[in-house]
Amino acid sequence: MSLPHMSESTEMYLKAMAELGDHPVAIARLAERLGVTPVSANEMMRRLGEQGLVTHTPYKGVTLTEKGREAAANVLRRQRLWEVFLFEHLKIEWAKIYEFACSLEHATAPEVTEALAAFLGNPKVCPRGNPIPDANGGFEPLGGRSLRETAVGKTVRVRAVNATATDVLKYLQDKGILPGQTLKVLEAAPLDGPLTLSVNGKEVALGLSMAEFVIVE
Amino acid sequence: MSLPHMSESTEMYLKAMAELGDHPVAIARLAERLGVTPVSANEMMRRLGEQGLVTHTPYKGVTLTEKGREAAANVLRRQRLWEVFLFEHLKIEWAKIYEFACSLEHATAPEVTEALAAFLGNPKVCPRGNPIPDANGGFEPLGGRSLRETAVGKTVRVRAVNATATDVLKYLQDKGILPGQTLKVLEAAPLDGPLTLSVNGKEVALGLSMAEFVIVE
DNA sequence: TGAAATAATAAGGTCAGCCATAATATTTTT
DNA sequence: AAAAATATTATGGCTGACCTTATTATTTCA
Ligand SMILES: [Mn+2]
Ligand SMILES: [Mn+2]
Ligand SMILES: [Mn+2]
Ligand SMILES: [Mn+2]
Repeated sequence: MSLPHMSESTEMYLKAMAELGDHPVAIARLAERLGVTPVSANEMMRRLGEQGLVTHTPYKGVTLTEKGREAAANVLRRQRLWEVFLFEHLKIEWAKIYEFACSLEHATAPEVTEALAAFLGNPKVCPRGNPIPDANGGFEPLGGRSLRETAVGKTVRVRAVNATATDVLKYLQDKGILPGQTLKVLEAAPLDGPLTLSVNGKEVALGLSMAEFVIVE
Repeated sequence: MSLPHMSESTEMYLKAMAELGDHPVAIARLAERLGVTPVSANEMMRRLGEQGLVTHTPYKGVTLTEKGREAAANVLRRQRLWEVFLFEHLKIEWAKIYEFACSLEHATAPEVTEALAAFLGNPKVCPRGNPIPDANGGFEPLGGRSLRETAVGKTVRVRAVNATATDVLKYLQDKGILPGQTLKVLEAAPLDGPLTLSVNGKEVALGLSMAEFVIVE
């Protein structure tokens, strides 16, 4: 057992696919998220296909195989355990934990992962509100809907924040849009314009692409 | 400030040089320690020379510049802080902490390093007995002599273990040769033969190359 | 001092993971 | 049904960090 160790690049592609939710992921979206040209992402998908980690249906998108899904879940497990450690124990700013954990995740042996999980008390969720897969890749998919699709006038509670870019996380942090926060959608501007929210008594403007990353219930 | 981020490979060469003690390091020894051919190590030394991290005097060896020394100290700082965390908090077996920390060290941002140091209570020494450089690269070089040079009949205390290979560390761990342990040199076989030690009332054979890694006082 | 050992250089390759540019193929829109 | 937009594939290149196989330089040892 124990795979011949995947490269950081491979792990990031798999994780990105898992983060981009259920299924067929357009290679262009992957490329965008990973900061790589579509041609490069295509090449990489060919390699991952040869390794049996993904299947690519041209013009439809790319899907994780079971093997790929397990590997991705394991990366997410490491990522989110480190997020817990960085936030709860090292007291690192919420907006930065994703980025720091994203480096550590690739440098973490299975034995360290499990010892870390035990040290942290086997948490089920990370500070961004996302579930932490168990050691076997088991996963309870996050319920809730995107704030983007929330009707004007509704009051909702933030369950998770799916953003990964530090500057986006920083903006959300500054505006108080964190897991557990209750907020109200005051207005949705036309033409895909921003939402206006009420958060902690303050009005906050939030573009739709950012709102998409905020999962509410 | 803040260097454009060094590759893992670069950091490992610098760290190996620092670990190989003070001065001109033979490129062949470096190559050996890093598991690389002498030709490859030579190439790498040329690159590091171009970056101002080392100076190479042909047929004499290679030396860290001040810039290289600082970078190396910083890698050692990260390495040894992680060793403390893995050993004291995650309860990972002593013989394995070097290897695991050796992965994490390259994935640790300065802000994480300092938060980790604070979390650990700014330890001055790692579980292998080596000093932890401070945030500015300050270093109190480890005193003591190698067990290899210890006269027969002497009783000494282990101050540090400089080995890095997991199997070597495992052997020393199994024989109880850990920092703080008191032991006596019973015999030194001729022709570079092994030492016979008394450790905790047991006789232990230790080859000279292993004995070299054991620093005593 | 000459031979043997060791170190350094030169030359040519490999491999992963990127890039750009250009040619096709497919889907979407008008 | 064309035209426009998007996706895919084909080529050719690049860089870092490795490797092997010479060749040359220096040091060490007999
Ligand atoms: Mn990552
Ligand atoms: Mn390392
Ligand atoms: Mn070449
Ligand atoms: Mn090619």
